[in-house]
Amino acid sequence: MILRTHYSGDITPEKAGIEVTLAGWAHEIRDLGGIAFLVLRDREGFAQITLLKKRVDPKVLETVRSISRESVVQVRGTVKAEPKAPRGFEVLPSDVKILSAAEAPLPLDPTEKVDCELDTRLDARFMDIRRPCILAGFEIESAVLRSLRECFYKNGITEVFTPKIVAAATEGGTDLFPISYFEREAFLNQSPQLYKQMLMGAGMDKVFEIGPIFRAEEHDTRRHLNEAISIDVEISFADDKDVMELLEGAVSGAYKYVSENCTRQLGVLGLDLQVPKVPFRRITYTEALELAKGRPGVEMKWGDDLDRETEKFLGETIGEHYFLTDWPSSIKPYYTLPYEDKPEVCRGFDLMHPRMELASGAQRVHDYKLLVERIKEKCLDPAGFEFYLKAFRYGMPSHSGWGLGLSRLVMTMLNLENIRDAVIFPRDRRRLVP
RNA sequence: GUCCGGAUAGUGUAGUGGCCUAUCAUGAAAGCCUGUCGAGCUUUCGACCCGGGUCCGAAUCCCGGUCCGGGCGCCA
Repeated sequence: MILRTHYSGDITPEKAGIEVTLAGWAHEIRDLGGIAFLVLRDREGFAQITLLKKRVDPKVLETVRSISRESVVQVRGTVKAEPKAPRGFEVLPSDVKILSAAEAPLPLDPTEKVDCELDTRLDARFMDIRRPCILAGFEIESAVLRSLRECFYKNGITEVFTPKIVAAATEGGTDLFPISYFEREAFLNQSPQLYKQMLMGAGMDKVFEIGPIFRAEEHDTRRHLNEAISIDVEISFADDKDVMELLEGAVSGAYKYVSENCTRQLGVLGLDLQVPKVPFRRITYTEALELAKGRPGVEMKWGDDLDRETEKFLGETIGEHYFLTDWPSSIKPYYTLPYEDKPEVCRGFDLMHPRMELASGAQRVHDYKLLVERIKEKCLDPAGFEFYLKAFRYGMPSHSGWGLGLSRLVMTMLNLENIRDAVIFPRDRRRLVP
């Protein structure tokens, strides 16, 4: 049996006279002597419970006076329209129960009268999320996921799961976390890339996966984590331009969905969300280098990966979402398809927000011989890729896809300073708990 | 990994060698108060990251450690 009849958000002054049962947390108790107020908080907001000493049952008043902040309480009472109350109503209680008393002192202050550092907040994340502005962010993240899934379903894309425990660090590059797998060593997967490509060979035609990826990199910045949620898509018989269109539609669609369906949460965050217009600007890698020449400082050579300074400069110059396309083949992974007439340039692209990279994708190499060649060029051993390469020998359609970082999408959408703010229980270089 | 900065009540802070028996806010405890909405007022409680050193004297200076923040690198 559900212990509440209404959320705070369900009550309005027009509901005056009805009996309600609310359940939530004791946000604040203000005892003025002859009158006392209990502010009850649930996920939708606040409701004021008013106790007039002369009119309320003395036992109820005594209970309320004994409530410690952040205890879980259940309140049964009658709604009364009251212009003096916040939101124009208050609840006159007939019964108040303490379901779970909170200890004091609290590890942080959910009423936000005192600031709190990120580290302290993450140590007591369960209490941090009781703060409406934090909760609102995660509710918006859920809405983003819902919007993305709907976009994928609408496009006839099948949701799949690929293994997170894998045999070997075959992709090269990124460091993987080794784990013990019975009598063998295994690794946590850094990306579903190889698996989604194999599913193209399987004839699944269009797949998406939303799941965790693990990277054992030492990176220690406000935009990197060692465990992240990746939104991966792979489409057969599509080229890089096709999947870029899908990507920009998915991203701007998520903004639109949030702006239309999360008005309360955006209000809590004080955000006026601007939906980015499609199509996003396309800039080739070579054009980006040209643009970056207009700034003082270190000059980039063609073939260098863009450094952080250049990335920031481009973001400031362009000022909105954009695609970086036509990268040098040498700095993109082996599965990225080079242009036939100009093999030093490839069909890889990055989706950029002015603050950082959000996604990267490409048209993939689907020709077995070329793929083996490319693997060798990257100084990797094709033998280690046999489970993957096998799928390319028995009929592999051309295909393209991308991977999008969920937390980076949410972080840039909500203008959060630190990616840790966009993850409920983040995993970084140092944090393994909670 | 590297460079720079930091660590003071539960939380957030002030304090650059003696005036620190350590500031302020929030909180907790007790009391007063009939319209609070960061309520107000009175009283009380609660802290210098760890180890070594310099000095008559260290929260403050030096060395080492641990932890934290920021920049960069790394990031298929």
